[in-house]
Amino acid sequence: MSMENSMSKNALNKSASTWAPVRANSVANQIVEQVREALFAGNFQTGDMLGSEKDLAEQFDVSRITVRDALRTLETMGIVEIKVGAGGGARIAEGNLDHFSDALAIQFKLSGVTEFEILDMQVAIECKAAELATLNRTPENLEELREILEEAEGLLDDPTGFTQAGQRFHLAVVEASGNRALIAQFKALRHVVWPQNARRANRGIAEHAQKVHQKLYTMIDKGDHEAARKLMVAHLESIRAVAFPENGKEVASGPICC
Amino acid sequence: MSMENSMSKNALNKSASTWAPVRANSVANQIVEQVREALFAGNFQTGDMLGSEKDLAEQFDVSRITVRDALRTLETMGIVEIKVGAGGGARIAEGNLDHFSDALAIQFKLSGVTEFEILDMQVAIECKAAELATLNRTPENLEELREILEEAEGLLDDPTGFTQAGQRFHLAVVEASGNRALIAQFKALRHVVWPQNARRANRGIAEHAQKVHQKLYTMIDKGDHEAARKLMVAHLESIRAVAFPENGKEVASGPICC
DNA sequence: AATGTTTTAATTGTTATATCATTATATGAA
DNA sequence: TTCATATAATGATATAACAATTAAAACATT
Repeated sequence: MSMENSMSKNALNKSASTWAPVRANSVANQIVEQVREALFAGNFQTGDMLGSEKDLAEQFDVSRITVRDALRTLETMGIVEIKVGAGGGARIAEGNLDHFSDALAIQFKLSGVTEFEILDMQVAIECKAAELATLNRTPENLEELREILEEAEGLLDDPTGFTQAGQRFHLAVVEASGNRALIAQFKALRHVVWPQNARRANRGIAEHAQKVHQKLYTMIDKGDHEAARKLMVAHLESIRAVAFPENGKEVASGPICC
Repeated sequence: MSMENSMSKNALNKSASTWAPVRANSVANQIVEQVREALFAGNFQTGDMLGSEKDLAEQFDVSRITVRDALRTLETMGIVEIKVGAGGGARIAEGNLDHFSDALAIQFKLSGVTEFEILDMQVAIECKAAELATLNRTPENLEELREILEEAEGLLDDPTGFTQAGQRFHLAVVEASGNRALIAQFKALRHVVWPQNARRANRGIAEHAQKVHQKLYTMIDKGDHEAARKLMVAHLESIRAVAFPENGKEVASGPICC
């Protein structure tokens, strides 16, 4: 669609009647709101061209600076994508579910949400995912799970390698759920709780984890959703027990993986 | 802390050796990255002053516009808060867990994630929350749940009112979990799936929901976490059955509440 | 005709300068 | 003390200019 459908020249009312705070009512923010509302109203599709800064400045009858402010905000929100050069400009961005994991991490950080709280959330996500995986898994999902298990089998004595394989197994399970909301959320949480310093698994822990993962695979393959959920609960609780060895409220040096 | 600890005048290297795309390497984005990294490195606390546009322009030896670009991005990310007037400027923002629900909604919208997928996620969140609520609920939580139940009792013949009370009950349960990650996520999802057009409950449905809610309250009060979880699962599945009457893949006019 | 190279135009990035609106604070009067 | 007013700090917006980059068009070569 073209901008003219939802926005006309001089469409902005500078002398708004309400006495809202300045910053919320700035011309730049009004432009942001218009685009945002148009998006949620279904007037925009991914790839739709908004125009160049110059175009938009003319359309809204404001300066380039103001348009830039609005575009910077829209860009950070992940709504528009900006390209430099001839034929460039702002257009409606593709959805990128990884995008909001940043926002999540930032707000968790600023709000002081604990690793303990996040871990509980992760349990909720993974258990539901395991359940759904038994219903929605594709042959490709199963194949990937098998491949990861095989690879992990050869890494039982390589703590770092096995840890990484274990993390990939968990991700593959969530992906097998076929639920993009769960997948995105899981990735975001992983980004928050597993910065890079996951504890390493020694041979004993690795062997145990491998057994559990294999059992999980079997259940997902068979389609036993209640059993898969219960096993995942137990598995994650045992991981938590190692990660938070005290009575559950103390933070250890970092959660182990797999 | 002061900016000098992590940033010095002329700290930006315009002639970076890597051939990254311009937009990612722009001076404004470099400033954003510096602030962001300083935040995650623990060099910033909520309320720390970054300075005014003029200050920052001098510190980084760039123009005000460039600083504005960076601040607009940081503001949209929820990292800084900007105040106009004497003594104003940019400072590290308080965490606001509602902030990321916007990001979530936008990316779900752009990615075409279905209501069905989101509902599954909501089930995962609420069930875990019900479980935790039995362990962590405070006397205040219980009191609020009782109040909502009483109020709902008088609204059995007021579909709109009962629906709202039901939604508040569900939120109160999640809040009783004491897990801020779950609470924030629940609010975000509610914002996505329940825009405003929730279906209304007739007397029969309302009476049934009220009974279930009362039973949930009893279990949360008693501390029976497994029972609470199971009841919540059943409750949400029945809601889903009404919201998605077909075989589960068809979207009805909107999910009912309570 | 196909392909590689150069030129050109469009577009964002950045700077500089000014003006206006808003806000907090200082100042002073009642 | 309390209230009103003046003042200074600050962001919001506008205008103009140049730099850096990119895509497309024009051109040359094979």
